[in-house]
Formats: sequence, C-alpha cells, structure tokens
Amino acid sequence: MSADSAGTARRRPGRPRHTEPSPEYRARMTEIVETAAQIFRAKGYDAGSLDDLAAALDLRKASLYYYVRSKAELLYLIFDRAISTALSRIESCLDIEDPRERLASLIRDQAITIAQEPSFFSVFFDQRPRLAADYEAEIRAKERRYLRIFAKAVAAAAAEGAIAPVEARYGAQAILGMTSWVYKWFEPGRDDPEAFAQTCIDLVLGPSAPAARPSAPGTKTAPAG
Amino acid sequence: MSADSAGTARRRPGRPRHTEPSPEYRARMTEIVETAAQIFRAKGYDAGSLDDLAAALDLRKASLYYYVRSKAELLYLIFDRAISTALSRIESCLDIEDPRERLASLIRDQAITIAQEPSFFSVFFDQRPRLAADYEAEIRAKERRYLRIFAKAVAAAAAEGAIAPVEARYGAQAILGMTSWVYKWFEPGRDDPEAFAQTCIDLVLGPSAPAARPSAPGTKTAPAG
DNA sequence: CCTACCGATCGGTAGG
DNA sequence: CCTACCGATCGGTAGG
Repeated sequence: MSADSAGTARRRPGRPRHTEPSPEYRARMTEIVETAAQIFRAKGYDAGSLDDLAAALDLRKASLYYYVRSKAELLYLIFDRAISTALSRIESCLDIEDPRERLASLIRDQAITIAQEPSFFSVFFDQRPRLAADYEAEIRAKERRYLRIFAKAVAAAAAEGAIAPVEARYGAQAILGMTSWVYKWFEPGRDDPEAFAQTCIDLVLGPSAPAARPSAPGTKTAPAG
Repeated sequence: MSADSAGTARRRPGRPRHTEPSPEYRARMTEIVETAAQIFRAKGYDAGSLDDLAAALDLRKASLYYYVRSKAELLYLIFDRAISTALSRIESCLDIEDPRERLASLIRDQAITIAQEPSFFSVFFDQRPRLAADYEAEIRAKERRYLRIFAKAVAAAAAEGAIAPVEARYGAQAILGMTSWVYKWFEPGRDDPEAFAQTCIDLVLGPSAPAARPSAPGTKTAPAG
C-alpha cells in the first residue's frame, strides 16, 4: 500500500534493506512462483502443500520463507502475475481504431495469453476464494479495468454493426468466457492457440474478420450468410 | 459399477438393506448435498470442512457419516447432480430439427441451467482436481457426451451457413465457455439469465435468432451486417 | 538456506 | 444421530 506498490516482485529485496535484489534472488523467486502455480493448478491451493513445493524445487519447506512471507502471499504473487500479464497485453490493442479490428485483436490476445500460461490462469480463475481479502481488492480493481476494456470494444463494434447490437456488459462477459475457458480444455500438444483464437473471432465477427495487428490491411467482408 | 449405476442418490438406502430410503432420508440427503455445494463453492473443497457443513445443517460432524461414506463421496454427489441436470436438459434440445434453432436452444439451456445453480457448477468446474480418480472417470464420460452434442450442433449450423464455418470442436468449446462462464460473474439480483442467454445467441447466430423451443415459428433473418 | 519442532485443524472411527 | 477421541498433515517459527 505504501512505497512498494510499483510492481511485480519488489517486496522483500535481499536481506539487507538498502540493496537491490540480486539477479539470482529474482530468478529463484520467479522459479518459486511458477512452480507454485503448477502445483496449485494440479492439487488446488489448500491441498498443494509447501512441502510439495519445496520438494519440487529441491529445498526444505522452511527455506521458502526466505523468499515469501506466507503461503497467502505466494498465492497473491501468482494472481498478480496473471492479471498483470493479461492486462498489459490487452492494453496494446487499445490504439487500434477500427472497432472490428480492435475487438478481433482483443479476442485473439486474450485467447492466446491464457492458452500460453494455463497454470497461472487456472489458479487465477479457480482459486479466487482462497485469496486473502486485502489482496483480493487489488486484483479486483485490475479485473474491472479488464472488463471495461472489453465492454467498450463490444459497444463500439455493435455501434458499427460489426456484431449484433448486444448489451455491452453481457457481450463482454460472453467473449471473456469464450476465450478464458481455454484453460479448462486446451492441450498444448493437440491444440493450436491461433486456430482457436480464429474460431472465436469467426464466431463473433463473421467468417472473414481481420487477422490481427496493423499487418492485415483491414479486409472488410460481409458477415456470414 | 455394478448394480447401483442407475441414478442419483440410491447408494446407502436406509440402515436395513432391503428397505427403500425413506422420504425423510432422501430429503435430508438432498439438503446435505446442496449445503455442501454452497460451502465448497465459498471456501473450496479442502477448506470447507465437514464441521462447517455439520454446523450449517445443525448436526455433529460424525452424523454426516450416516448419510455419506466419505467427504470424497460427497464431492462426487455434487458433481453427479451437476452433470446429470445439465445433460438431461440439453438432451431435450436434440429433437429440434432446424440447426439454427437447435443451436440457439442449446445455448439458451446451457446458460440458464448454469445461472440457476451456481453453487453446483462452481464446484463442478473449479474443484475438478479434487475429485477422486474413479469418480472422475464416470463424470468425464458424461462430459464427453455433452461436448459431442454441442460439436454436432455447431457442425450442423455451420453446414447450413447459420454460423461461420468453424471447426466443430473449437466452436463447441467456445460456446461452452461463453455460456458456462456465467457462474463466475452472475449476480441473481442484478443479472437476468434470459437476457444473457439471448446475448449469447445474438452474438453467435446474428441479431434475430429464434427464441427457443417449438414455440417460435422459425423466424429466418439474415445475420448481422 | 537447513534442522527441529509446535499448535491447530481435520477426516474419520469407536461405540453407542 | 451423538460424545469422545485418534492419527496425520500442514503452515509457520526458533535459531542458526
């Protein structure tokens, strides 16, 4: 809440207060958070013990407390990384002016982001009730921004006739669900994130929606029929 | 696996083996399962203790074992009720011949079913890794049937040009995600299941898709544009 | 980053 | 459906 609100993994630098966290420390920290996400995904937050985590990292449980204040903080670090990653990717779509292209890019980015980090997003979506209340408030604020970005894009696309004239919030939740759900069924070997993202775009925007980014020169085609 | 594969809450009838479970017993059983779903939704399966459940039912923990063999079985009963409810509702859409109407009905039923029982589906979707392996296999089989029904409906709608020509499995997962996600954000006081269901239908099938059931006389209209 | 250890919680059982 | 209770697990700490 006070001085350390800046970013990712700043809290608890090294041992000495006035030193930057060493690169080794930061790397180990990242490794801990990533492994924790995998364990909590597989077993759930409560059943995934710190002994499990320590074993996976070839440590003793007590050593984890050198990096993390509590198991609850560890969960928060996973949540924060998930929402921050997703938010920063999504925000890069905001300068696309064409409503149809903007919505297509949001859909694609969202589907691919989640397909790429299924562990983090499994924990993010399924362990929410386990997040301590104070951490929860912080996450919820970012999540609201997320929803608002999608709702605005839906409203703009509807106004232009690129999609049906749906209510913005419901339309946004529908699209968020469609794309987020990927973490439940996606299998990296079998499934292709790009192909699935395109399916979502086709379903919502009609068969020949623009690919993404500035690259494609805005191929405008009539929707299905 | 053997003789008791028939249905809902048949296992462990009364105490005497040859008697039907009494109505009071069945009612109490239902109450236990419903309350457990609420507790597991709020706290998760592991953190929601049998003491919590017993307290909510005004019982002692040990008394729960009169009704349920283990906590694991209790979880299974929740899963089984969730998937069985959803499956039987969805199967009533299968006799709709028009692909567009059939898909619309599936979308509507799915969204409304889940919005109506958020506790059961929260547990179903979020506590899956906690389900014991033998129970899991049984649930997975029913879930596959579920997916296949949606995939077929998507393929039929695509063949007719009612939706974009997407790959059936991806299209089905997209629609399942869009509608299932409702349990994450739906607030009974604020939100309207029907309105959201219609939003999903409009988004996928274009602005003026049929309402549902045999009632609406197949209003065919050109999709968005 | 480790060894040793504590207090609390929890699923489940005995026996009625 | 209850009282009493056990064994195991787990987050966390002391102290280095």
